[in-house]
Amino acid sequence: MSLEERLVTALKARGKKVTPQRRFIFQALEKESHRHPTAEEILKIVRKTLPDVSLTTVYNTLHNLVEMELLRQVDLGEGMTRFDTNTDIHHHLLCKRCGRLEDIHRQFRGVALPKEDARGFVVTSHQVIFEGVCPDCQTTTPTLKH
Amino acid sequence: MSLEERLVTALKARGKKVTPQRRFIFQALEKESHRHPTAEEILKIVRKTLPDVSLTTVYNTLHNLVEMELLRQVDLGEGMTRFDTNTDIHHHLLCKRCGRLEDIHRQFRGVALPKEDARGFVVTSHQVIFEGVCPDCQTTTPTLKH
DNA sequence: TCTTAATTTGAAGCGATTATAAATTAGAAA
DNA sequence: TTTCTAATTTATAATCGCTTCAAATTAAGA
Repeated sequence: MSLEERLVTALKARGKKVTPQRRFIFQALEKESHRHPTAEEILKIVRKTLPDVSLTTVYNTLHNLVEMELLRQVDLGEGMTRFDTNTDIHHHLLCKRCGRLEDIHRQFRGVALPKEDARGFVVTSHQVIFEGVCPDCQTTTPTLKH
Repeated sequence: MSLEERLVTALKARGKKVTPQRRFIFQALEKESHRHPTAEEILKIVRKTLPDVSLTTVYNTLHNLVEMELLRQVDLGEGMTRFDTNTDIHHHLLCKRCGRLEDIHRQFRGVALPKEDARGFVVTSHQVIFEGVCPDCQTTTPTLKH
């Protein structure tokens, strides 16, 4: 089942409407997912096709998609939220100079919280964030973006 | 050397002034560090002693301390930055219901990025974030705070 | 004490996101 | 098909965490 079909299925299953806005937002997400776009970036792309979409609709749709588990939210303390259609478990590699973000599709053995460290928490997931400097930023003067 | 002394030393070493604001902000951080307070929380505490401190000063001081490596910034995508006087390498355990945050003082062997996954990045650090539900929130109805 | 650069302060500003309320529309029912 | 209505979209305003700015204050060396 294609992602687009999964969208329609998920929407109908919840009695939600299949609107052009939702279709195009989802398409943009799919196409740009590897770059982990922000809401603003998605808005810009969708407006090429639907010039009047509002930012509010983009946010609403993004939240819907997260709720329906077709989209994953990626928060790395950059000041904005990024989105990723890849909802499989994976980790991240962040360039602390330019913000470039890469997926790491690899399981790390040994990353489990021993009971004596868990303080009674029920641990449901974990995420590893690697930080460093990407190839581009290694060759340029450190002009920090954040 | 106590933390307070380390503060004074670090300030003097850089020709910075030892102001009451800086002292009290640092004291508040020390006392509250285990809870990983936010700037607003620190403001509230310091105002009990210095009713006229400004939020700007709190932010300034917080940034100074991070720069001087007496404080660590913790960004977990909650929408605000938290602070931690424990600057040793450690990981985190976050309650996704109430935001309670615990330090994990444990090294996870096997968390290293193989060259073929690094895409040419120079990796300088990594952080593991465990997510789950804390003991308190396990017994109460899921009323999400964020 | 005097001097001055560092610091503090309140106010204004900013970027990301959310709330609100009126207008529009998808899609079920007639 | 047309009608109806709840869901959706939109523009606008508001909020939140944080930063910038310029004027007033102050730590600390001479």
